Amino acid sequence: MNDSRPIRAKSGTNHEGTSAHNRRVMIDALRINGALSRADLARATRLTKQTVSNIIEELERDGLVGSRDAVKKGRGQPSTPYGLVPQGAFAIGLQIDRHVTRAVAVDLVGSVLVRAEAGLPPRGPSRGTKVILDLVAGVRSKLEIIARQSERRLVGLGVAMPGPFGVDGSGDDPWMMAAWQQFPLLETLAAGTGLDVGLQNDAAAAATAERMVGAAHGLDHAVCLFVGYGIGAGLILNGELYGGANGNAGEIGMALLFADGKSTPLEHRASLASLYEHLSADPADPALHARINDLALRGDPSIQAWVKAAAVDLRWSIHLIETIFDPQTVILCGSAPEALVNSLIAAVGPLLPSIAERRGRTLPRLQPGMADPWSVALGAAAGPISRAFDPRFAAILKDSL
Amino acid sequence: MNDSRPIRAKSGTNHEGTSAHNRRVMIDALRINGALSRADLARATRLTKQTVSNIIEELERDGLVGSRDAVKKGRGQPSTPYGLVPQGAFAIGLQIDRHVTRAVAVDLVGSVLVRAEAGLPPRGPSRGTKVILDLVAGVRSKLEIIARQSERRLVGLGVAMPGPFGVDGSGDDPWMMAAWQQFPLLETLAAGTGLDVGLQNDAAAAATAERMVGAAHGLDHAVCLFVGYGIGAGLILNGELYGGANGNAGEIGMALLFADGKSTPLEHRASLASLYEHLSADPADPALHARINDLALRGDPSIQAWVKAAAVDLRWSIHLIETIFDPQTVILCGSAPEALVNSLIAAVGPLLPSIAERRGRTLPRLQPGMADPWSVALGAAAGPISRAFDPRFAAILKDSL
DNA sequence: CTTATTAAGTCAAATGTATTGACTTAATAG
DNA sequence: CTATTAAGTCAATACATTTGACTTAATAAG
Repeated sequence: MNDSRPIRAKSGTNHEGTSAHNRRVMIDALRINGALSRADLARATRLTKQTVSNIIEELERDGLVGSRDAVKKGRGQPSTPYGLVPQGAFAIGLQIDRHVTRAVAVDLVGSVLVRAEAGLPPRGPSRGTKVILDLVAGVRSKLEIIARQSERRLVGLGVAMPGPFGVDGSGDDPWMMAAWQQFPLLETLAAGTGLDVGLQNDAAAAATAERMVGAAHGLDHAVCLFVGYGIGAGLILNGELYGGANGNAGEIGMALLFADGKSTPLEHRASLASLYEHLSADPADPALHARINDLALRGDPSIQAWVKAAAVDLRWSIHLIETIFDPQTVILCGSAPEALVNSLIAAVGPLLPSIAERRGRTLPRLQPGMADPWSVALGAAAGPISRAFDPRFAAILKDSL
Repeated sequence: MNDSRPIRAKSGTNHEGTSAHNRRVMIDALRINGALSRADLARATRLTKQTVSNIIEELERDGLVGSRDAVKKGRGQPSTPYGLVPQGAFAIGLQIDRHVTRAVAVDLVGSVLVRAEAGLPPRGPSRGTKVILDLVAGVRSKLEIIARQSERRLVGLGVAMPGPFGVDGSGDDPWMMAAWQQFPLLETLAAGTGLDVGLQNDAAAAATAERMVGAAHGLDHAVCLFVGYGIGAGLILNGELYGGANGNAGEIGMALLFADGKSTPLEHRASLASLYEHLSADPADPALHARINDLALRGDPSIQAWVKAAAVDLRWSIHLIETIFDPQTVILCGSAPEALVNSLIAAVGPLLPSIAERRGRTLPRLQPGMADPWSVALGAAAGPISRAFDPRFAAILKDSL
């Protein structure tokens, strides 16, 4: 009679969950609106003045918020706005790419304080791990010099690398990512740094960055179409990054397209990888990024031809994203050179008709996002900040400890 | 200096939010696992035995749960399992389709107690409203006869109709849905019934039904691919139905496919609408559903040809859904005749390779869901039940009242 | 210049829920 | 028959928000 099938249930909550949520809501409000008075916060969050006062006092003790100069606006006692203190928290972001790894340190408001980059030796984790740990250690010590006490306020290490994760077969990038997939990376990094470690794919990281400091700031429904070596979509749904059942949601670049009687993944047609092939360029060449940016700026015909072809696929991808997600806006971003992304954005219009064409739109259907080799590392770093401070359902639950 | 730009913030929560969440978690646990003892509930929800006792007592007072026979399992005091009481709550679901409207009454566990159907006169809401209100009134009075006191326990009226909602242009179905889109339907129904009214598109409704009583029961990440007159995807993400920024998420049928030099929406190629056209059948013919079911069962060659062609597009849709959402499973369901859906499921395999191919899968990539003309109405009714009793982020917030 | 009004923010007590730890009940194992 | 184990209750406590009165500090109006 021992039927010990596991009982599945969501976790309950208690006072601490309530309090944690309210703290996060407060921080979120300050992040979206800038400095606000306690009275404003009370109105916006529907909490009482007293509760807001208590929480603000606590956040101030914790060094997360600080008061600004009082403002007199009309009758009544002048209000004292409170704003986020950038030095209230820090996080390290780590991008692991095919030939290179980048680490950044960011603060509570998402400003990048330290950057560092290193080449990744071939043969994957066996030698790469040391390079990465050294890189992170270097960033941490530089951060500690710039921002005293930052070690104490480090909320985590966010890692971003190309997905998908945990999928059968090695995928289509034999260079090295498959080796990293096998390796217990998160455990190794956690052990090597003593930090909480989280993982995202690079498109998700880009979306996390856009939400903290970019075009998706303050939006609850946005999709970032990320053009890098591959193509992915970072999904902001209900104000949170959506990862799917296994963290692989948004791997749109692996979508198979059928044309001319054969099937091809989207990212073989419109990603940087496809451009490199089109140009017969060596992806490992460190000067390539700048050269492509240059060519794109000058209107190089070979680049233009690729842009024109890629724009067709991206236009369709945007249409599909709008149709499936019904977001407030789509953001086109990438680790591709900025001039190239700008060319793509210019070439991708006019957009295809979709359900996004509705009365009373306030945001453009398509917005440019970051196009910067560092944006993925920034997003990686934004991950732990978001997990620690943004309002989310999981944060009220008792097992989120 | 009067900068009265609105302040945007998420809502805070308080003790009642906590309590509401814990009640919902309790109900959810009983729905997923069947009857459980207080001790089991305490372990599963991570609440204390005492808290669970308090909440169970309250839920029992409210008539939502009831005790079952004590079970002796090993040492210790026998446990008393508590389970949901079906008569604890009721909801009415209303499907508004092109030529027909259906209403059902369901109870807390999603059993259909009453069904009623009526033809919809042409010219849209002007005359249709009365038909609908009469239909709902009829269902309510029949329900009251079957289940005494049900009126008092009616949590709402859920409406399902084809989307998309609020989009420019009339869409591609001139028959009548455009007229319904203009009309203040929800307000009219709320006024005419005195009930809380909610709206979903039909694919979302189907997903809601699958989650309450079907293949998505207990799943937090599932996508229902719904084949009806049109095609849509009902998205269960993080345990909640996802509607997007405007309730139009999942309108995958409107995705444009490019082939043979022209673009065609998916649902012009693979929906019932396309089958009707293929057969030169009149969609308004009430006998059509049964006839198609019959033909499909008998292996009619014309049907088989359509199935074969549609399966290609559906196979690709499933691949796309897996690639973009990374769900635990995809469910193929529809208002199409059951035999037809079964043919489609048979013809759609083998599935395309995707990130869904991973080590340690427990659920099939594709599962059959409901294929029943009443499933949308059932899902419509499941909507209010879910909103009232399922755990969700919005339910803890102060503005969810 | 004085007073009324308005709004921000504080204080202390009250309220609502979950928690704690001791206790009771009731079964099985040995 | 007794020890052990587990379910469930009781009473007191802890925690976070709420309530309503109060204080502070500004502008508007006469």
